[in-house]
Amino acid sequence: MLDIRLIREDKEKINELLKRRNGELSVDEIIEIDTQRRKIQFEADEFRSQRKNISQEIGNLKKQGQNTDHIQEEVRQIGEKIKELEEHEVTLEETQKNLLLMIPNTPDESTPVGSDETSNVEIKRVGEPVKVGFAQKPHWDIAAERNLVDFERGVKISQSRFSLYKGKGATLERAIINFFLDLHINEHGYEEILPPVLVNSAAMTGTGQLPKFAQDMYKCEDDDLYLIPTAEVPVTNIYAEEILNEDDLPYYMCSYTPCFRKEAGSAGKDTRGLIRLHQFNKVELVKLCLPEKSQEEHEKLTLNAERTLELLELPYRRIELCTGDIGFSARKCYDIEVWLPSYDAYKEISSCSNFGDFQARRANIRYKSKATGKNEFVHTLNGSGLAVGRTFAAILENFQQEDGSILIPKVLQKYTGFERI
RNA sequence: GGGAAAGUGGCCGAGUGGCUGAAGGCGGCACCCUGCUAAGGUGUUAUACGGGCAACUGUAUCGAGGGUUCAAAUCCCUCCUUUUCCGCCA
Repeated sequence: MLDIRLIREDKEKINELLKRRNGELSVDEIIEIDTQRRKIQFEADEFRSQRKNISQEIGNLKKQGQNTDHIQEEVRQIGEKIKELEEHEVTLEETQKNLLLMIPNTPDESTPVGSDETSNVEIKRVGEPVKVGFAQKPHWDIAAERNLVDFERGVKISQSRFSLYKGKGATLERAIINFFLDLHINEHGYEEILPPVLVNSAAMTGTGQLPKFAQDMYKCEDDDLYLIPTAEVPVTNIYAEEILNEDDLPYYMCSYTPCFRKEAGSAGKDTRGLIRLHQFNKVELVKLCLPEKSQEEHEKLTLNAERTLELLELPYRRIELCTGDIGFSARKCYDIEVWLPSYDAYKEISSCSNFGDFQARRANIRYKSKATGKNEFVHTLNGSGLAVGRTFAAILENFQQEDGSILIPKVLQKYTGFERI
């Protein structure tokens, strides 16, 4: 959520930044509502003040045994006016809030400007895609042949785009999860969190999935509960509505969860294999930090995610998303892409974003600032560290051998208990 | 799932219709005092949204939302949460 005061102060600037994103975005309507709202609030406050004073006076008069009927009638009429104004006030407040919740974050000044992914900027490339002397198979063929994933039966017991890991496939998936967690916890200083995977609408609103992206999520119809699309949602919201100690910041949190996405509108894309499923595993990194530190923390978080690929010896690159491609809540975002031979391309495996105070304002996560003595919003960040299913696919494809077997990356072997599949 | 009790400021805790944004205590902060590793004294100490160049000022907030009333922390209704008894269960 953007700061209404900033919008009021410099509407042109905000509009200009929003225009860098795709679509027609403007805060003009919000400004109008806000102006009306303040006018009504002022009027209502005046009347409430009157009522308060006169009511007190009635109390005093009654104690003296005086008749107060005509004054009571007067206040009753003021009360009716207040009720009327309050209804208007509430409507305007809700309208303004709803509009604000639908406005995406303003991109950071450093975010490259562009309308779609063609304007994304490659930042770096690490590792060389291996050139092998045999025909490489896509991971879905490898996984099926080696009985690691049962795509058909996953669909049978659920729906299309759900899959079922088996045997060494399941072990490998679990090994990857544990490797990621141990690395981030023991070497990068994150605290492990194992959160609920069903969360309420307040949490979903806090991180920005609601109200705009309701159609992308699985909802439990009988309850105010949604399956999380990412651990970002429960973990970022842990400290919602709280005031944190400045000394306790930054918070580094790391969380494995399954993730659930309807991915409405993605039909036809990545239809085979493990790349785009309705349920997948992910280890997520989340940080809450001081505003002045968020840029630095963003770089560090991205390096933490990249380190997983370096240790797994998987070739990757980092790109910076342009203004037309960054997510709704983000002001700056790096994607990490892993080399996938079946795609003959790099494929997104992590997305590391700095949200500034956008989510903190929605979720009301603040800290007591020593400098100002006031409560200020923290900055929030997160990034995948990493998507597990895509890592699984990348390992199968990049580590396949000519005889059809798959070598397990060295760092994973102590987690799998085997060196080859 | 059923019954009972409870939800007040950073914490503890008073407060059953008006003078309560809220006593008192703890904690925090500031200053004062005292020659002794600490104690004492005084003051101060919530948040949000408005108005004002500013000093300052208005309103709201006692779990949430409604209602009654001239007036609600206080009365009524609904919901949520916590504790507890029963049931069920991993």
